[in-house]
Amino acid sequence: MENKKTFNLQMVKRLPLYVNALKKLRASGVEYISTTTLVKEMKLETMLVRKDLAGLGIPGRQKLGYKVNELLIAIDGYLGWNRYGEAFLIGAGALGSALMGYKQLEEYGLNIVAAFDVADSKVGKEIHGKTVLHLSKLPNLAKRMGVRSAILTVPPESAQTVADMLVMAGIRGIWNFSTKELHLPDQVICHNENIAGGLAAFSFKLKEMYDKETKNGQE
Amino acid sequence: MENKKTFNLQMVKRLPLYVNALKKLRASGVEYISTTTLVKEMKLETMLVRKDLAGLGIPGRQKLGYKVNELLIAIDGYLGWNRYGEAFLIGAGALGSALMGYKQLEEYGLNIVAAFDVADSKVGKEIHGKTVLHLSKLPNLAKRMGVRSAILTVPPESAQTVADMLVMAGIRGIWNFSTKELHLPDQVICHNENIAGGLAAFSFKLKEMYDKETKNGQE
DNA sequence: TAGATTGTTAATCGATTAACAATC
DNA sequence: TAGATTGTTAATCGATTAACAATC
Repeated sequence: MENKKTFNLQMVKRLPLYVNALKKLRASGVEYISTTTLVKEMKLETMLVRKDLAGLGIPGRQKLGYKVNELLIAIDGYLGWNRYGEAFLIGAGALGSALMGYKQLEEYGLNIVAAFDVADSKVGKEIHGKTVLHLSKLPNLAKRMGVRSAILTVPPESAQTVADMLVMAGIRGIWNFSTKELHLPDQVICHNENIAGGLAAFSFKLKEMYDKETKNGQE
Repeated sequence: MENKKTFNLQMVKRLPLYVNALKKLRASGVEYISTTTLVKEMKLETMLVRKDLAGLGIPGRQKLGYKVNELLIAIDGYLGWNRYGEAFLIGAGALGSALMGYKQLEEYGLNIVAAFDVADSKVGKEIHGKTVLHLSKLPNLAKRMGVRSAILTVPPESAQTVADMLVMAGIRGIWNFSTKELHLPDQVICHNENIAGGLAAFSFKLKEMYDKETKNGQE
């Protein structure tokens, strides 16, 4: 039996867009949705959407479309949401606090069960209804609660040290918001969120636009 | 004269990684850096780095490598940093507040000059040293200050309405953190930051890892 | 039936990797 | 000189788009 190749990270990143649209549709009582009408909300081709949905293994019906609720369940299953949804957050700075207050994370199945920091100014403080604990308490708590995912929002200098400690504490997945690339053992997965990269892309597009205009103006 | 195709959005997103490493090197007095030593910090191939640097138009010297300072200047120029660096932020919720306190944005040349919201609970409040203004004041201020970039961190429901208003106020670039795809006129650029997509990718990797383990355990 | 829509296979496009020539 | 490193061209890989067959 071959592993038929089904992963496509770009597709995975699009799934939340579908979830948003589908939830809204479900809330307004729509039962079936065709790709033709679904894409009106987003800048995607019907073809791409169909391919993505095919990847989920959910069939549509000609003329009718796809069953909204079935799709939502399939996406949840495909992403493993509501299964590994408990995570620790390390680094209660600006970004960390934001994620603690970011309601949509919970909606997408990720629940921050505790936050940690080392700075005296932060430990003990309450942020968005959760008390920040000292990082030294993490290993015990991880064992007791069985938490195996972590969100890393510490400054780049301490990212690797903290990551090493997380691995020792049995953490198996790190969502890394620090700008530092982490060195991790094979059995631990990591996903880097590169916000600086996003800013670079934004800046570049801006520059391109202004440059083009200047050029056109001169001709 | 042809436009020789030089854009590669993936490459653009990698540039901040180089900036980080290069700034650290410059601070410690290093003048020349080879790709071989540069990649030790990150999980990239020397080949890819060389290609990226070639895209900047900066030549290296065999045996020696690239001039650290020259590269930093070239990247700044390539991204247009320090040129279009003033931006408004709209939506002083959790994520918006975080970006206001995110020091690295300034380091990368983006300066949030004012923040806006419509909620009474937020207008007038001071966040990270800046007072939140009522959204209705944006158009005038944009004109007076000549600000043409905006960071959008409002809830999805209001994203399009606010975006329309921004366009009317002369905003030419939107860094969109709302999960909503925006419909904008051609002369306005937009870059979507899809954090939910990042979470999906993280979840997917986690699930894949656990699934693989379970399967191996059963064999 | 005709039209709309799914779903699959092939073609294209873009980005990365490999190979290797150039050179200090 | 030999070795290290840049830089370019070709090959590969992955993702998207196009074409079109299947079908309700």
